[in-house]
Amino acid sequence: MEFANQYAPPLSVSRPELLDDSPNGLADDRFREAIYTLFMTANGFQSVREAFGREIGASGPQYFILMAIARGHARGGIGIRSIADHLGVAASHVTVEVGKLIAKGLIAKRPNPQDRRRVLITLTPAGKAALDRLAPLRQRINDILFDGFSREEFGQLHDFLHRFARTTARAQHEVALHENLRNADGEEGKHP
Amino acid sequence: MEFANQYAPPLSVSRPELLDDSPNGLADDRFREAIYTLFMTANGFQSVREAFGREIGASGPQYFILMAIARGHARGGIGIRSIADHLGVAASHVTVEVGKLIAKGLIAKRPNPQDRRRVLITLTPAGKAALDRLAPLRQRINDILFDGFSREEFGQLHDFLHRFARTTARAQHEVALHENLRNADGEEGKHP
DNA sequence: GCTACATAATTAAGTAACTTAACAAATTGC
DNA sequence: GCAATTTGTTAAGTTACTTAATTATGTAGC
Repeated sequence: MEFANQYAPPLSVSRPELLDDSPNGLADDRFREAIYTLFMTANGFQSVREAFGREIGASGPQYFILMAIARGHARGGIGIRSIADHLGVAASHVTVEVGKLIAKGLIAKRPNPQDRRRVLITLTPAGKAALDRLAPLRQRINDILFDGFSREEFGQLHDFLHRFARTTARAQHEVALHENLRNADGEEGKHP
Repeated sequence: MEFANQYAPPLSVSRPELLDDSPNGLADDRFREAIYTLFMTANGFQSVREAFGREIGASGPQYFILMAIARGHARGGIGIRSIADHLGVAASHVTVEVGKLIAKGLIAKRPNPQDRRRVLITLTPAGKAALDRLAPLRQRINDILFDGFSREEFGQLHDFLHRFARTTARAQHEVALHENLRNADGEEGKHP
C-alpha cells in the first residue's frame, strides 16, 4: 500500500471488563459494532412501527400516540401533557398530531370537567376498530421480531432495557452537566 | 366511575411463551412496556450521540458518518455508496452531509484513481483531532451507559442485538410482502 | 378577594434529517 | 461498440419534531 493513512479512533470505554481478553484495540471494534447494531435495530423497529401506522392510515409516531391513548383509556381519557411526557416530546407537537388523528376520526377530545384547561382524549369506535384491524399483522410481526427468544431470555432483555433506561438517563444528565460547564467557561469573560 | 369506557388493545404476540404465567392479558402490558422501553432507550442513545456530535461541531448523524469514515480509513478511504449502505440511508443524503463535514474541515474527498466515478473520503488531521478530543467524554458516557454490565451480560446483549438484526430484517421483509399483497389487491381492477 | 405565579393547551414559525426524482459521467457485460 | 448498470450529485419535497408567544384556567400567599 502506498501510504497507509493509519488512524484508529480512541477506545470507546475505559472499563476493561467490557473489552475482550485481547490486549489490543480489536475488542473495541466489537463494542462499537454493538452500538452500531443497536442503532440499526432501533431503526428497524422504527420502520416496523411506521408500517403499523400505515396499516391504519397513520404515521409511526401517530401510532405511538394512539397506543398511549389506548393505554390511558380505562381511566376515562388522557390529557395532552400526559401523552407528551410519556413519549418524551413537546406538548405542542402532541397537540398537532392529536388534531390530525381527530381529523381521521380515530380519537375524540373533550374538555376535562375537573379542570377546564385540560382535555380528555379517548379512542372513537373507529379508533378501536383500527387497532383491532391491525392486530393480526402486529401479532405476526412481533412474533417474528422475538422469534427464538425464550421466556427466560425475554425476561433478561426486559431487565437490560430497564437498566438502560436508568443509565441513559444518568448519561444524559452527565452530558448536560458537561455542556453547562463548558458553556459557563466559554462565557466567563462576558458577565458584568 | 360514570361510564368506564372499557377497551383493551388486542394481544401484541400470539406466542404464549413470551407472556406471563397469568392467564389474562396483564402480561401483554409487560410486553408492550418492553417495546416502549426499547424505543425510549433508543431515543436516549440517540440524544447522547447528538451530544457527541455537538462536542465536535457536528450533528448526531454527521458524527455517525464520521465514525463510518474512521472505520474505512485504514483501507485508504471510503466511498459515498459504502457509507450510505452501512448506515442504511439514501446516497444523496450522504453526499450532502459529507459536503457539510468537508466545509467544517473534518474530512477530505478525492477522486478514486481506480474508478473515476467514485470518491475516496478520509479524515483530515483536524478530523482525527476532533475524534481524539471527543474521546474522554465518549469514554465517560459509555462507561455510564454500560454501568453494571458484566462482560458476560455484555456478551449476551451483543447476542440479542445480532438476533434482532436478523429478525427485524425478516419482519421488514414480511411487512413489505404484506403491503405488496394489499396493494396488488387494491389495484386488482386497474390492470388492462 | 386580590395579586402573583404556575400549568394546560394551542398556534405559528422554524429546523433537521431524511426522501424521491432527474441527471451526468464513468464502467461493465456482452 | 452499444446497452445497461453504477456512482455521485443537485433539487425539491416531506416528516417529525423544536422553541416562542399567547390564552385560559387554576393555585398560593397574604
